[in-house]
Amino acid sequence: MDSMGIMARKPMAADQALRLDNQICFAVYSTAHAFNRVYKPLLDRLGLTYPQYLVMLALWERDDVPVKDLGERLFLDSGTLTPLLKRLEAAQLIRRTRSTEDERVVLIALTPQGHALREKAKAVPQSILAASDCTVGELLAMKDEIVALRDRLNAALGE
Amino acid sequence: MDSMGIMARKPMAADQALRLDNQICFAVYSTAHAFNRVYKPLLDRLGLTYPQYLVMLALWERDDVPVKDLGERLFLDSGTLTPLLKRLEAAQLIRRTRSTEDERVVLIALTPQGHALREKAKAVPQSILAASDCTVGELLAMKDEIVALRDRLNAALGE
DNA sequence: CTCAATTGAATTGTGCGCAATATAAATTCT
DNA sequence: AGAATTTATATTGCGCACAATTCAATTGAG
Repeated sequence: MDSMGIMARKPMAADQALRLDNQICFAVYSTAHAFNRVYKPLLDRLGLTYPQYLVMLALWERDDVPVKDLGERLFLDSGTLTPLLKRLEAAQLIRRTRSTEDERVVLIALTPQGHALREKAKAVPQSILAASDCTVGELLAMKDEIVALRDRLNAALGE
Repeated sequence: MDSMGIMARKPMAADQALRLDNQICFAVYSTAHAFNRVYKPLLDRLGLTYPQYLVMLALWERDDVPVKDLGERLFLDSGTLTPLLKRLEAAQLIRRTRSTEDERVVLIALTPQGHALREKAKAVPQSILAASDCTVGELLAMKDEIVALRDRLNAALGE
């Protein structure tokens, strides 16, 4: 339909914008899967899936927290977290208890095994760093850019 | 590179490395979800999910291709693609036919409706660009960095 | 030419991710 | 206090992702 001329001012022709290779979202999407595949053999040894590992990371920083709290830190809702947390409970890594102050709240706390797993997990970031073939500095810089993008996307959702 | 000397490669303390906020993988993971949420209302109008949209992007560039071919372009396997493609077929956007030369191969071709949908999809990248609140140049630069990271991760898997 | 190995898809089972809905507890508003 | 609203979690249903397995078609070695 549209040929040249009027399109000259546009930042990118629509045809180009639809190319798979030009999509930053596909880059992010496929990189997330690549991370998942690199993590898998490492996390198998801990008996965790990648999302479960993220939950454990969050809990190692602060536990005895409501599900809601975890959800906000991880950008996940109860539909995802409830079954995941039940599996972590079945694996004896966490305990789920109703708060006595507010009976709607379920507090998530680490068990001794859950705390202990942290020591085994300490080796994981090293292996990921090696697989990424980047320096810590490069990764941290890229992380900051990506987080800034994520936060702008999330801000756009709120409007 | 490495003008900062040996410090640039010094690994960070294991405690720091386990912090959720320091994980580039979490940045990528949570950004992928943020993209998904931004795309959802746009793709709902096309009747597509985000992975289905990626498949259509790939097919708009080149169709009449084996499932295997699509899988390599999208980094997905038949376990993911087979049911997804059946849904696209049910939606009349593609046709799945066995190759006559090699009966193992299923060729994926766009229907007229599948081709036509491309026009409606042209508006999507603009909306994403707006939500990202970045310039095209910034996004393309970031994309290249992320793709380079993805390719190094995938290379590490092959070893 | 035969039979073992390989290849391309499909199938099965598990675990996210999220929308929509449900439910019960807490809060707010008359 | 009682009703309406809000809040925190749980449930259901659908669609990915991916490992593991199956199966038929093709290729390759002897």
